[in-house]
Amino acid sequence: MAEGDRSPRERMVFSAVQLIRREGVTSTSMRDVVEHARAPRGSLQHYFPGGKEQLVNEAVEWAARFASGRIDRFLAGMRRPTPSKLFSAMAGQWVEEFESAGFGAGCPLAAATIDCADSTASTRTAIASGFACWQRPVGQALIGLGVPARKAASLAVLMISALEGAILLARAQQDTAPLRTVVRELGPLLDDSVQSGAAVRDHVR
Amino acid sequence: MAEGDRSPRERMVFSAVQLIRREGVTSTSMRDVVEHARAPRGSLQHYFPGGKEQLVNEAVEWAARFASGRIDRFLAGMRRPTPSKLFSAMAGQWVEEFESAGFGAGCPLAAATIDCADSTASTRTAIASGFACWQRPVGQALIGLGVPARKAASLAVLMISALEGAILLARAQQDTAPLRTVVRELGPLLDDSVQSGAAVRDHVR
DNA sequence: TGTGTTCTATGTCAGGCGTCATAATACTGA
DNA sequence: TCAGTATTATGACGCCTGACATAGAACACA
Repeated sequence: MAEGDRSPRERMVFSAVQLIRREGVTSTSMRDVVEHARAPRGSLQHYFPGGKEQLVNEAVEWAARFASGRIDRFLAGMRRPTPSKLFSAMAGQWVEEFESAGFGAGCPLAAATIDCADSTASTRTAIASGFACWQRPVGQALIGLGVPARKAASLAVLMISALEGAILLARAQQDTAPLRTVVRELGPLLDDSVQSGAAVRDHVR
Repeated sequence: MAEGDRSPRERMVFSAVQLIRREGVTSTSMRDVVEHARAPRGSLQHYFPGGKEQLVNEAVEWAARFASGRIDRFLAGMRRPTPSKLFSAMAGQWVEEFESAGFGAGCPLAAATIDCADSTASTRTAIASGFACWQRPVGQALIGLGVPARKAASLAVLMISALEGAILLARAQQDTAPLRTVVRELGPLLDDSVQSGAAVRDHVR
């Protein structure tokens, strides 16, 4: 999260992410971004000739890459990774942030979806790519943990859906309980999917 | 959904919900609401002296009551209700809307959370009450279907979280697949929770 | 019929927005 | 040193927003 050595352009994209997370896309003005990034205002039209739309799209892509990159880091930090532990780590990141920094900021992809899905086609496309870019490593991780390939993609969608929804609930009621709840309730389901085919048949009988 | 016999005031709240669902709170202007509701502009300050904040808060409350009221209607329309069927109905409502009306509109509670959670305290409170008002009948329904009371509230949170997240994903990628996926993957978990204590012990061994 | 209240109509205001135009400055390579 | 490019600085424009002021119309009720 060091920011001293980033270029003004990078800082502006990063600042856009931060502001969008808090206030949404529409309430985040170009001037706010410039000020938050301590960047020169004239650089806006220079680096983002496509205007706010371009800046927002790049912020979405940045956020998606960030979320996607965290997945492998979560796995690398575990001695005995399991699907439920991965999900717990994903949600835990949000619990930590909410507890240490408050409930002001949510997921930038969610914010962009709410504010742009129906108005800005290019942004909607960027968000779709972003979610896909996030879902891919989750699914791959599940496969690596023993989840059948057929099931992995579906469980990745479930994990991301539950996480996004829990983030919304947590922010609304300013309580991390929803995040803990979905982790607790979903954990067994995720780990059960690791069972071999024979075990699954035994369970179903 | 008939609207011919509603008062201008009701129409304005309803229109606010519709517009917030599509563009978010910030992009929805008072003038847009008035025009959409075919209501006189002067009525705004008359019925909503609290300004936009009041209008948005009432829209949130309206939407929450609507979502909460649908739960009982879903149950009433089933001959052999189960938790998974209830969840399927909740998600199915969104699948139908997306397929018939496109992916333009999402959940107004989610939109209000994104746009107002960090900026407008009274709206955030209204959203929190709204989610609670929605979660309550879901939990009660689960209890009525045989889910242990201890577990019902947690599963209600999980259902709403997964649904909200799936709505986001569906809008972003303009595909109802995420909704179908969470229903398919979560269904067994929900119905398993109906099992009696003995059956649960057998399963765990 | 009169009178007070509820509702509607319309104009105005200050402020913020994204975008553009224009110019000054900094940097790079010959 | 010089030219050409990259970057920054600053002002302006038209538009939209929420809020307000003021007056008029519609209505209920005595």
